[in-house]
Amino acid sequence: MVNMIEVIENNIKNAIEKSIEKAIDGGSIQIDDIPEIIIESPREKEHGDFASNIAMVLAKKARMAPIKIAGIIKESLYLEDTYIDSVEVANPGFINFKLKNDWLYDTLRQVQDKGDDYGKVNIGNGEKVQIEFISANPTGPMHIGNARGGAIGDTLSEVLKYAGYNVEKEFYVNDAGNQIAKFGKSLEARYLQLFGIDAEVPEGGYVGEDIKEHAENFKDIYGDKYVNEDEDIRRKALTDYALEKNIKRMKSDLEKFGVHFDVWFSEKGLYDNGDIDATIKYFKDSGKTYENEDALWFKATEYGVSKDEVLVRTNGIPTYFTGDVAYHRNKFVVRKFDKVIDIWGADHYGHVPRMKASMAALGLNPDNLEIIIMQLVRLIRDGKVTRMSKRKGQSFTLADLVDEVGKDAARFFFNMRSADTHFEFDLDLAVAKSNENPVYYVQYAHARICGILRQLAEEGDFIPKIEEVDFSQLKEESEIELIKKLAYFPEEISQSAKSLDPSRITKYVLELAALFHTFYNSCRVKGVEEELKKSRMILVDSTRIVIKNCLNILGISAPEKM
RNA sequence: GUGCCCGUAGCUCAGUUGGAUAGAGCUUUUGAUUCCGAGUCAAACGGCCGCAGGUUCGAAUCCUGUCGGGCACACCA
Repeated sequence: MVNMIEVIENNIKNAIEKSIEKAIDGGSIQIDDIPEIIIESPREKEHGDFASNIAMVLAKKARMAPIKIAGIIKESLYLEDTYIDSVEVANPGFINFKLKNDWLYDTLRQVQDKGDDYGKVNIGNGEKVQIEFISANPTGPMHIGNARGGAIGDTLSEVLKYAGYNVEKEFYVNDAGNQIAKFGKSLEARYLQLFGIDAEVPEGGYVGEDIKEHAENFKDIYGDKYVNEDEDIRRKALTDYALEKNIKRMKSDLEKFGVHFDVWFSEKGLYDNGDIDATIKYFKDSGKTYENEDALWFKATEYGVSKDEVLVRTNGIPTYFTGDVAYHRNKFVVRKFDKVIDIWGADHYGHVPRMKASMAALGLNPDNLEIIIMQLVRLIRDGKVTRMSKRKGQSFTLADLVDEVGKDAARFFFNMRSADTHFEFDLDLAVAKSNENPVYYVQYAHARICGILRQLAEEGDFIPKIEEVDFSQLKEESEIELIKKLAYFPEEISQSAKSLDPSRITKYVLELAALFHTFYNSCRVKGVEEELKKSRMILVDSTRIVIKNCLNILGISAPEKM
């Protein structure tokens, strides 16, 4: 649970703050209060390891030239017992800090000491977080958009666990409501058609091949038993049968994709256990509703939403919105999650403000509901955009994707870009040129390290004990840059968790792998002087650990041989 | 019409939440292995950060406007 970067930044912040206080007391700087001190790591190496712009920020308030303020701060900086080696002032007023290499050597000690746990930070404090994603309709197979949601959701969950949250992953099964009714009617039509009965799939129903298959399989089991049954009974039998099959299929497809849910939550269950009625009653009792044309409306406009929302239709059936409000009430009120994260496709964007409004109406803090809107995936095949329509049954499914490009490549790909970017998945590229996929670049780095260590072990050279290593041997630029990157891993987890953006980890591990390859080409591990070899073995092994931790978070295998 | 996302090298995208000379990968060109895994590395080429204003010491980043692409605005989910 140590974040070296955070420790150093706080050290520098404190030193600067004390220095400024001293300057204020001494009258050399005249300001009322000290603003937040920001420490950054400069792009240019000549600018040191860390830098602060505080002098420029203070310039106006203090009515002094920034360069002069920087000089004053530098003069009374207290640097004992820190990693700071030297301080320089640069135009127009930056204060640049150069560190002793000890901070890097201590980083290696930490990586070795923590192993699988290196990178873990505690910003979550064990807070109970629920993350809900995919939640695809169980009326057909999952499509490629669901795959993106799955990869992002699953990886974000792991990031949050690393960041100290108590995470529960959930899939909301829409097994009730209008779509299911249409699903049942579509199945019924296909079933009756098998007996030569002139039945039509309803307007807006499901016309995919999978519906026909369900009907045929159903017929194989039950024959004509349901042909002359009451239609409600017939539809229910067909729906129950097909839903079970579909959900089973989704679970096994997700298993192959490496996504595992802690809870599969049934929408129907909300009707059965009274949560829906309780929610409607709560809204009614608290005066948040009115009736219009026999429908029950929620006064969403009182919460800043542009229009009111229907809770119960004229036909007496609650809307999807009502179900979702009851569902979220269940998350917060019944199951007591501190924080809830939903990952939705951009086509659900319009749903966000009314959900937030309903949380407020329930007396809950809308800020505890975080909604990640994921831009839709466009599928490119033969250089053309292919449209996906689940109802027409012609979509490229999640299962197809895993079969064609593999779990590792698919998960890596989806996590290369943040959720809010439009994403084009070029199948031809991913399939035909899968060897060029960056996932191999990272996995290769891992396998390469394992290869080196394997060979050394065969020659009797094992990873040395930390106490026996003289880290000051490590001073080549490629070594320093690599260790620096390792030092940033916990900070990367922290940033990734705070911004709810798992793609940072993918970008990080790519850069880490690149730095390793650079190191490999300029420095040797085998065949160099003993002390240097020992310290490089630690460096290489530490790199292996961090790459592996990243790949674990991403849900991607870390092969020892390729 | 209203709201949201995107616009950065020929292509795909980063850009540490306002910092110093805007970076990778692919493509093209050139080079590197008697030695730990060449699925690798090094270098070169490549830019009006969509456009126009504004905010300030400082803008790809924030604000306003504008153009282009995508998505959403149901008694659907």
